[in-house]
Amino acid sequence: MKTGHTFVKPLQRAALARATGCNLETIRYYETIGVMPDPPRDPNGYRSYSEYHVRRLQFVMRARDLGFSLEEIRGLLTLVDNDTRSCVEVEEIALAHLKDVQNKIAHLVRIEAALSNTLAHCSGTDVPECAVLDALLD
Amino acid sequence: MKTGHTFVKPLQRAALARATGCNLETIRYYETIGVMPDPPRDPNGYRSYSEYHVRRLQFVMRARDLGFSLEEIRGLLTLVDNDTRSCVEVEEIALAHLKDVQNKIAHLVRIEAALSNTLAHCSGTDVPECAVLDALLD
DNA sequence: CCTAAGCTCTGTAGGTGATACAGGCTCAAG
DNA sequence: CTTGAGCCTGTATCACCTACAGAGCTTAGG
Repeated sequence: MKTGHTFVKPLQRAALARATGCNLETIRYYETIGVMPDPPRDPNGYRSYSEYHVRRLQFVMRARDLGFSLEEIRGLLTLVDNDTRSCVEVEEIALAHLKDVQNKIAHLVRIEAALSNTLAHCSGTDVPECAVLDALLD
Repeated sequence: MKTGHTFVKPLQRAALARATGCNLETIRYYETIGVMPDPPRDPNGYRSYSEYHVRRLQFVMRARDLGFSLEEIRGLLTLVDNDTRSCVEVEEIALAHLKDVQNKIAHLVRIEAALSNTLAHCSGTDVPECAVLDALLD
């Protein structure tokens, strides 16, 4: 064997969707808004995706899943692309998100307590709904 | 002084927006979709909001922030509103929401772990190696 | 009293982040 | 050659807002 180099056959759109779990149409959407690059086309006009596109789409999806907006993802991608990946910038964005997520968790835990409290008191008394409201209102 | 009862002067739409941080137009939107009640009107047709509307809008906004859909919020609100509810109904709704909330918590905890874990490996320097990006890129 | 600013009202258009569908082309299998 | 799956494009639809246009009310100043 010459190298460890493996040829990965190019993927069409549905194959990329299957490979990443992304919705078929969303791939085209990400292309039109510039989050995914315009892929090369086969002579017939079909999109031809490589391993690069799989990784990039996974990046986008993972970041979306973590709650980053497409605008933030565009920012992260330029940091990835230009190798000016100063950790500081990324850390700023990610840290802000972490705090946001932690706040959300704290609130949800209070709501959880209020809801299970509601269920515990569900014997016909007319008070418990206030707990839910209070939890949501702080 | 007769009571501890404080008169709170009614608010117009912009005042409610300021009081809650909600967008002016969003208030009207919530009204049209039935998440906020149709407020009483002054003789001139202007909407007149009370403390009740402030609290209700804060409830809605907090719930939205925590990831509840407007549909779910409608459900939460009936839970909060309905004093003439049968215990069975409340139990059903509350239990459904409890599960929903617990799922949301679990999801956010996973996100939190991923974010703080990657941030822990972030050197915070200008080094072009960034743990956060590596994590997103796998 | 008149006017101008600054609210309010309504209807409707635009934006984000997808997702779906229609009508047509391409391609590989039978 | 036909059939069906897969691709193409454009456009519609969805949830959830957000903004604007054009009109009426209301308050302060001259």
